[in-house]
This record gives sequence, structure tokens and C-alpha cells, in this order.
Amino acid sequence: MSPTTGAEPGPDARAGRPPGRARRGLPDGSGLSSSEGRRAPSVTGRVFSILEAFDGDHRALTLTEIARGAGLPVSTAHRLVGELTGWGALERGADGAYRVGLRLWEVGSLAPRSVGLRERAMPILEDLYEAVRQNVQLAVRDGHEIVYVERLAHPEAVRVFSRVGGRWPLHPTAVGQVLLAHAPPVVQESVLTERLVAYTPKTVTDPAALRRVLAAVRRDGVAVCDGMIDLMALSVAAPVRGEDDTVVAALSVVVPSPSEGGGIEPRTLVPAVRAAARGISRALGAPTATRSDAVARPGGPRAGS
Amino acid sequence: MSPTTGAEPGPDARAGRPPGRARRGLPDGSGLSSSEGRRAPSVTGRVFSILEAFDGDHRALTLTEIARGAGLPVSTAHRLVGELTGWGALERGADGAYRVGLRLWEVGSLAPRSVGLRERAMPILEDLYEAVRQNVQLAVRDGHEIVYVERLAHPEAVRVFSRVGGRWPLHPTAVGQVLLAHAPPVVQESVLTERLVAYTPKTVTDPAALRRVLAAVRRDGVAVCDGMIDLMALSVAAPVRGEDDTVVAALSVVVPSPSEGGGIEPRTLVPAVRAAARGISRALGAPTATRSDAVARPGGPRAGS
DNA sequence: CCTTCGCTTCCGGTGAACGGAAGGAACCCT
DNA sequence: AGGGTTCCTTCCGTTCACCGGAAGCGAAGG
Repeated sequence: MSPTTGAEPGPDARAGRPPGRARRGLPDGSGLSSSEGRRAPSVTGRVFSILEAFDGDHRALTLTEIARGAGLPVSTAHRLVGELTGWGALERGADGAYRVGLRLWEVGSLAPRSVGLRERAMPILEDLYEAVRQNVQLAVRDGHEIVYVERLAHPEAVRVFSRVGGRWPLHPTAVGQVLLAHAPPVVQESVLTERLVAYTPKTVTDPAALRRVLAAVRRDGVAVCDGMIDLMALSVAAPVRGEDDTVVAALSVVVPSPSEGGGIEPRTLVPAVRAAARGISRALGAPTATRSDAVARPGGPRAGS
Repeated sequence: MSPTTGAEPGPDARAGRPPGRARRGLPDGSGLSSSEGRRAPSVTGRVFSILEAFDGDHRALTLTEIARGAGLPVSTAHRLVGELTGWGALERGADGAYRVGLRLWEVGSLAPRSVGLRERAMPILEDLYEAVRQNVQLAVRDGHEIVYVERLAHPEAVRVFSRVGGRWPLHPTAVGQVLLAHAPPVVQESVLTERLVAYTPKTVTDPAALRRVLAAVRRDGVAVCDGMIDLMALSVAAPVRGEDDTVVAALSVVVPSPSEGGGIEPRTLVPAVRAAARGISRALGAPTATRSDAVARPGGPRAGS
């Protein structure tokens, strides 16, 4: 294979592919390996780079693919993958390809910010899902990105690009805007100085405009994003607060965009989303969610019916 | 291929671990660290032992607790935990305790046997959940144990001990019996020669009796466990088949045991559970689930294997 | 005050990890 | 059949990253 293989970050990326972390290129013997490609020379670092070779579009990899993706010699990859497989972090299928193993998932399921949160939120998510029969999503912030923790999708609902465990930037998603609006100021400023990628013509990319959006989100307690990632979809999100009353997650509903002929008036979703988010906050022990003011009044926590 | 290709990883590092909570021998300073379960002295092995220090009852650990649990010197644990935290496999809370991090959960969510399966099964699980309004569970087998992959619990349903990501032995659970009944003969024999722990007086512990139960499960296409783990609960499980028509998972419903005054007649659940399991099998592309015979009445074709 | 406990840093010796190279098994395409 | 390609596995001498005891720190508590 000629040396051109992974030079470009996203030659394979289809339409709606999130800005996944830059895939590590080959060692790239062109001398000038520079400082950027800071590769941790530790064993642990190498193990991580192996795990990072797997992502939503690459769930099954051969040894050689792993080695290439992780930037490791095959013999090294072979040894480490062998250990990973022995423990159960990876599994080898009958086809010889490696996949992420059950044991690793099992440990991951102890993460409080994902499964812990999910456990308490699930009943309310279900109620909301039953009420709207569309896409319902729950996400948390990790650095400058959101990570989807749970997603309930009706088969006939508008198609969305999110995936449980998937990452997206903060600025073009309703959950992201909610989480950013309530993030520490350092994070906000940092994001506002980054280049804000446009996914559609409707994406907010101007820092000043985004700043206004965030202020509105804080004021209204909801974020509404129409066609910022996909012109067909509109999403409404509200913040979920934890014990110390900080925003720990965001909840959203995604419906067909009215500008594309969606039949749902987004404004009717706002009370339901806000109520469900408050319901989860209460389940988490948020102090303000136990008071009874603040929410207008349409519909109780059970969002209809 | 090599000796270990395909099939079960025979030697299996983790088969020895008793299914219950019992785990983690404290260093117990008695000098005699023995050779008992000595862990591989590789860096990777140490990292695994750190991850293993976390479990359902220990989701937040201090550095010292991790070191003790993993059987490592504090300074060593400190260095490795530092690397794990830097990558995101662990997170350190404001209280100084370490928890499993989002990044690790994220990689784990790429495991085909958990989330991959879950994604396709979810709509059907939801339908079943709506229909019965009780506990609905989905589990796979890993070695001599089951691992719960998904669980929907009604707040007012009978309380069960399972947890997403949790492990249980095969013989006392309905899902376990289904998975064991369709496991490779090697696994079955191996389990039948183990000591079968009794959780209640009703637990099957006699190998011959279990063998008859498994035959019945294969014949009927369902397993029914009444009070084998918890006298209050009864569960009904059915097999889920994958593309190659092997049993890849099991689905169950848990209701209050009729002998304890539960209001539901278990027999009425059988068709619903069986139908849901077939629905998931079909979603996974199982050949027999697309035909319309085979399960119509007990004593159908399938019996062998 | 001193003690205890847990976390962090330091540093010299050493053995585990490294990876090039060679061997082997499939699987192409002539 | 034969030569070419790709991928996996094993081997082994070199070296450097890992190891962990010890000491320093800060906080809690008696």
C-alpha cells in the first residue's frame, strides 16, 4: 500500500460524520514528525491507542488494521492485542477480526456519568418517549463535545445521526447548547474562540451570535435547534441538574423540521421537555427541582395523558 | 488457524472466578501472598487489575483502595491511575475519589454483543415492557455466567437483583437456563460438574435435575424459574437467535411469584415472551425466525444440539 | 503539640517490553 | 502450478521504560 493511506483526516467521512478525534496517521517516516503527534511511549498509552482504533464506523478490525490505526508495529500490536483479548477487553470472532469485548463494556457500565445517570433517567425518558413517539436523547458534556448516553428512537421518527456513545460538537446541537450555556466560563470562552464548523447553512458559526443564543438558552431554560446539523430535523433540549444544582446533562427531543414539512409545532414540545428534564433532576436530587415554581404549568411531569 | 481459533477460549482466565460477590482477596499482610491467583506481571495486567477493583458495589474508590484492591504498591497504582485518568478511563471527582470515566464507557459501548444487540432489540423490548409493565431483561452468556445487557424495570414491579452489566451464574436464572441449554456441549458438561450454588430452597442444584430442566427448555422453547434466586420472583425466558441461527442472547420477564401471591398467571406470559424473542431474532437476521413454523406448538422440530 | 493516614514525588537497578526479521497460511491473479 | 500479495504468528538480542521503597507533604484528629 502506498504511503498515502491516512494522511487526510477525513477522506472517508460521509455526510454526517462527527468530528471524531483526528485519526492517528502512520509513523510517517518523512523525518519531520514534528511535535504535534505526541505519542505516549508508555505501554498504557499504546493500549489506549489500540482501543482508539475502534469507533462507530470500525467496530471490527483485523490485527493489521489495529496496528495501522494505532500507529504501532504489527508485532507490538499482536502482543498487546493478545493480552487485551485474554482479559476480555477485546474478542476475536470466527472471522478472525477483533471487536470490543463484553468485559470492557461491563467495566464501562460502572461509569456514573453514563449508566448511573441513565438508570435514574430511564423511566422518565420512557414516559416522554411514549408521549411524543419521536427521538428522545440524553447527553452529557465531556470537554468540548457532547456524548450521547441514551437514545430512544421510534422507527418512524425522523432519522438522526446520533448514536449511544457517539460524540458531537457543542454548538450545533440543542443538547450541546444547553450544556455549553451552563458550562464553566472557561469552557465557554474556549469554545467561542474555536472555529465553529458549519454543518448546514443554518448552523450558528458566528461567536457573537452563539453568545446570544446561549444567553437565550439560560433565560428560557430550553434550547431549540432547527436544521443545524441536518436540515430535516429540529430539536428541543432542556438542562438536567444534579445534587449540587449544577447542570450535569441535557435532554432533547428531535422531530421533523417544520420548514421541511414536519407536522409538529415545536412550541408544543417545550413544556414536555422541560417537565421531563425537571423530573430527572428531581430523581437526581437537585434542590431547585423539588420546588414547585419555575415551570409554567402545562402538563405535569408525565407529559400528557 | 491456531489451536484457539473460533470456539471457546478454552483455558479461560476468568472462568475460575466465583459468580457471586466474593472477590478480591485483601493482601492481608500475612507475608504469604501465595501463588494462588497471582496476576500476570505485565503492565497491561496491572491495568486490568486496577479496572477490576471497580464493581457494582465499589463505583468510587480512593487511590489507596484501588491499590489494595488491585494488589499493587501505592506508588505503582498512582502512576497507572494517573495515566488512566489522563486518558479518560477513570475520572477523579471533587472528593478525590476515582470513578470509571466516560471515555471507557464510550469504547465499551462499541461492543457488538452488548450495545449492538441492544440497539436492535430495544424497540421490541419496549413493546414487551409496555405490554406487561413488569421487569424485562436481555442477557448474553460469557463463560459460565450471564451478563445483563439491558433491563427495563417498572417502578412498581417486583424488585430484582440484576443490574445492567451485572453477572450471575447460569443455573438459577431463566435466561441462564436458556443460554446454557443452547450452549456448546463442552460448556454444558463443564457447568454440570461444577458445584451448583443454592440461593433459595427452590434452586436446582442437582446435576441430573438440571439436565432434565435443560432438555425441557430445549423442547418447549422457554424456561420458567420460580423463586430460584429470590422467592418473591418468577421469570420466564426465551432464546434469541442470530444470523447463523445460534442462540446469542436470552430475553426474560420477571413477575411476582404466584406462590407468594403474585397476581399474574405465568402461563399467560409465555406467548408474549416467545413472540418478543422471535421478533428480536428476526431483527438480527435469524433464518428460522423468518419462517412461520417451528415454534407453533411445543415439541416442534428443534431439539438437538 | 504529635500521630495517623493518604497522596505525591524521586530515583537507581533491572527485567519486561520492544520490534525487526523470518516463517507460515491463506488467498488472489495470472 | 507458480509467483505475488496480505495477513498472522513466533523468535530473540537489545535497551529503556517500568518498578517500588523511601521520603516529603498536607490534612484530619487526638
